[in-house]
Amino acid sequence: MKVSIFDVARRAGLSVVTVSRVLNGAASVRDKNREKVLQAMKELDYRPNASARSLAKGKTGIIGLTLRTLQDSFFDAVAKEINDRLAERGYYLALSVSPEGEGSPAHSTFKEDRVDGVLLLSPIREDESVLELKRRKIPVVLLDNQMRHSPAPSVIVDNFKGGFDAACHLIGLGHRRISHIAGPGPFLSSRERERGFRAAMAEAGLQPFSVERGTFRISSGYEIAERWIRADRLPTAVFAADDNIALGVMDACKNAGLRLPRDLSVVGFDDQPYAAEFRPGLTTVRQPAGQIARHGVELLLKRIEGAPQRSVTVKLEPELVVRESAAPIA
Amino acid sequence: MKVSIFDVARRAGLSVVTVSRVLNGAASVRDKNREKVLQAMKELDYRPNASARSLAKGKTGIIGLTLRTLQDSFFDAVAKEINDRLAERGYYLALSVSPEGEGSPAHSTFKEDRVDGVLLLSPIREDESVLELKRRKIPVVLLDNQMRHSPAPSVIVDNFKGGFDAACHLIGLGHRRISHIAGPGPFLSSRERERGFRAAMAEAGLQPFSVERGTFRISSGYEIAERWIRADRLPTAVFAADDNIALGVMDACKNAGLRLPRDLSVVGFDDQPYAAEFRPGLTTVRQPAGQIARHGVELLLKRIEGAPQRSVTVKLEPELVVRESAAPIA
DNA sequence: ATTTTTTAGGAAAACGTTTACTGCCTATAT
DNA sequence: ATATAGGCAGTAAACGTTTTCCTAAAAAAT
Repeated sequence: MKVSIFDVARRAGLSVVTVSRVLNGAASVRDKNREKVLQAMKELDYRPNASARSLAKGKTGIIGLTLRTLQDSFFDAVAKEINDRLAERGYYLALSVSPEGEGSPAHSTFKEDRVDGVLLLSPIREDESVLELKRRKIPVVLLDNQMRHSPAPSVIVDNFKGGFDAACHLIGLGHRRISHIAGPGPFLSSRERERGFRAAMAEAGLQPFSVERGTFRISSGYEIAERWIRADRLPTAVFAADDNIALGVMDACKNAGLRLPRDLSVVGFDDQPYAAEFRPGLTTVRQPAGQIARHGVELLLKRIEGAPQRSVTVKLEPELVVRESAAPIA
Repeated sequence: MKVSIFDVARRAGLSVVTVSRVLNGAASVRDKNREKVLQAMKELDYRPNASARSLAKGKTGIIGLTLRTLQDSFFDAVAKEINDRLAERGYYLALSVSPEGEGSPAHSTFKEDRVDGVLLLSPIREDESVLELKRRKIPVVLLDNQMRHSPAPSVIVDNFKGGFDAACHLIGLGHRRISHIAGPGPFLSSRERERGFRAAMAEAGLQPFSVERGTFRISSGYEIAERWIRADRLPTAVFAADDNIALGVMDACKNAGLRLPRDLSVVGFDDQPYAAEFRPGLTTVRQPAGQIARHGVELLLKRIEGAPQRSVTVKLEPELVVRESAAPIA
């Protein structure tokens, strides 16, 4: 029942080798024969067997991607783009979603040697799995690496510049009392955004009105803003380390009867899809998800297919997306 | 370099068959020999080759899951749960995210016969891919099927009951002027939720204050609520076909200076993770994502491993999650 | 026309497992 | 003690491709 390459060969009146050749787009097949083979394939509705192929080639054509969660739309966007880029190049993507620490990449799909290479998205620390991958000589590329040093080729985002630009935008709008709500400490991106913010302020000769530390959650921003309101100690503008925090801040303000952006200007980070949907639309720093994915795939495939070139780091620039949540000071 | 089953066999002083047997947990291996094999594996850091395995067994151990997007947290939750359940049973999950219509499951991972079975999440119509899968005798199970009829075993949610319960909740709080914002027509779930809503209203002897039709987006809810406010024709309560719509409605109200839930009670549908994070916390109908995943996996694996039993449909009940966004009428 | 080069296609040997099938050896029953 | 069954382990044949030679034919050069 299962139609194999032999059946196709027989039908086409040629050998399996020839069939294999047209399958792999190899040259040296007469046009007429190629036609015959294609015809036979179509007639028999032939599908090459992936396992057999992988076995013979010694490659699976599968790339693993590990990430902590898909709930995050930045991760989601990166994953989607990676998937598309890989598809273009004839590879498949295998996801491994796991909360980091416990069995990340060594986990699930990557246990047997099912993958030709692995992409690690936002790894926080060099856990056991990275080591194992390296030991087993499986090519790895780090995306949005959150570690100080990089144990492998990486694609990173210039979070410093993102924070810097965000602050500049607010300063440029005439604000002087500007606060920052930073993200969790373990994330390099949090620390860099904060550093960028501080640098811009310093450059303008300003002191931060305040700097808080939150988690990347709506409720976190809400609580901090609520505290500000209760204490009647509100800045005129705030730069939040991510869109969730920003949205939480705005929600608290709305509930307190404040008008946005009149009473408070807000800038976020990430450009989550719903950042544009609440009103006023959130001004935010967009992460170049597409570029991260493209560069990551490029780097990894080069490593897999070509020479094991030196460990590189690609740094990408985020982009300020101006909407309505940050306005000139009243 | 690559260590194969032969190397293990040699080291253990046994034949490859024996090694294979302990690999597959087959009985009939003397404990002492099993030990030897395990020891040899460990010493050589042996990893079985997945491709060879699949080829020999005629099974890949991979299950495909197609969905339209991962941005949706319901889909995301289902996907995650499926992944875990499959892992428990020794299977791997391959995602295929594509906007439906164009190359869904036939697409990407499922082109060659790489999968042992496929799960279709929220399919809207019986597109070409379902047909192809059936033609190729690849087991399929539909999750949250959105079609009137079901071309394969399905796991569905009782959306009628969800809508019914939501309406009852509002009625029970004393509301009489209750509106509904329905989702897009093509979704069976939209239509069922609306039907449930209407049934509950009718049973209470009430007319819907109004029924609108929106899309599953925040901005959609926002615009509708804004229109209500401008026209000064606000219900006292609204049941939205999903959380996004509900959140949009609430956002518009907040911006208009209304107090929630005093001025408007809102009930959503889905229980998206951020439904609980904005204030007031959204009262909503939770989809049993975990159960859907579990039943789906169960059904599919039974079909793959066991007898091709009759086409079944499992119907699951959603659950009303009460938070603060719906309150007794003032 | 003959020799040399290029091109196209085939035979056979991988690739690393699993799965019959066979036979030995050791208990158990007679 | 002998026949019998049953548990264990091994040999060989799949599984469906690709790849490495190698040869025949065709094209180019002499």
